[in-house]
Amino acid sequence: MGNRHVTDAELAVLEVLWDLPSATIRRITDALYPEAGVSEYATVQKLLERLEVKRCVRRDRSGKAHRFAARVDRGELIGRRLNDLADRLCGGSLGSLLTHLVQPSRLSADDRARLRRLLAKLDADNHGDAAEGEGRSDGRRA
Amino acid sequence: MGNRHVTDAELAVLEVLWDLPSATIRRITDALYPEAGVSEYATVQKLLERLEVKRCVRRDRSGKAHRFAARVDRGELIGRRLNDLADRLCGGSLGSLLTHLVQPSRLSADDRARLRRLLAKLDADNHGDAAEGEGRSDGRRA
DNA sequence: GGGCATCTCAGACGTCGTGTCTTAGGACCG
DNA sequence: CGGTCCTAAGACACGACGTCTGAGATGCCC
Repeated sequence: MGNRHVTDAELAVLEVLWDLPSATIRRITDALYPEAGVSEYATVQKLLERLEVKRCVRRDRSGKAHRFAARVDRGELIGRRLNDLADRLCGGSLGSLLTHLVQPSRLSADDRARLRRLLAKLDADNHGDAAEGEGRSDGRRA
Repeated sequence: MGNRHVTDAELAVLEVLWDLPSATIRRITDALYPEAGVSEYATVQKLLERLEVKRCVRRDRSGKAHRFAARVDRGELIGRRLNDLADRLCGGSLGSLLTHLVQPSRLSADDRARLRRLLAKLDADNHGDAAEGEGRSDGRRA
């Protein structure tokens, strides 16, 4: 529960955070709205509040102005969405997703080459066994 | 434009349609709600109406009871979502999506094997060159 | 101290998407 | 005629999203 979808506006905030080790609301607001007023500030504040609930940012309350830092990187976000997609449309199988993604006219030769390289490295790393590598990052519960 | 997101309830309707060449509202409603009343019927009706707007079903108005047929298959739906995802999170690059999808602990050895086979076939079909291999099976534009 | 700026916190909106449901009206069939 | 089945139009509640306002605490500077 609570693992809800990250919104466009929230994503914009995250993008800023991905470029900074940590930042105050003001900093983020300035980055997002060059002509920021009181309301924009509050908007970013609310966005950060919701992102915190969604476990996407960490809030440091020690100073007067709280400092925020991203708690998920782009890759993890993508992973969540991909899982969601697989759950809804592919019976939960990431593999089936791949099947649909890897199709003529969808991937360039470059993409295919990249994919092949990725795959090779993957197999090299833990070659041979097929065990589910569960248990790290991403603690999704049913 | 107007190519909006397909909803969970709408997806359920589509799933039924994917098993049938075409069907009436009643047929779909019966499949979806075993104990269907008037309101469920109307719900399915509304869902189909919205699916038609989204160009996901075709409606045949010739008979008294309209007949509906799926206009997109599961693969195409997945493709749309994948493109969406890539647009929002990967600057539009499907390839980058792959990069994040193909990761340890995300794909089983089986998945990897399947992927490799897929890739091989793809390269075999139009091997060597890097041009966009348009023209078969799936007429997706853009 | 008084005034000002800055921050947090709580919550109110308005809007839109979604799923559900009601009602009115037309066609058909016994 | 009286049911039964269909379409069409739209009302409705609910929740998510983005925005914005106001109150209250705290620090800083003259």
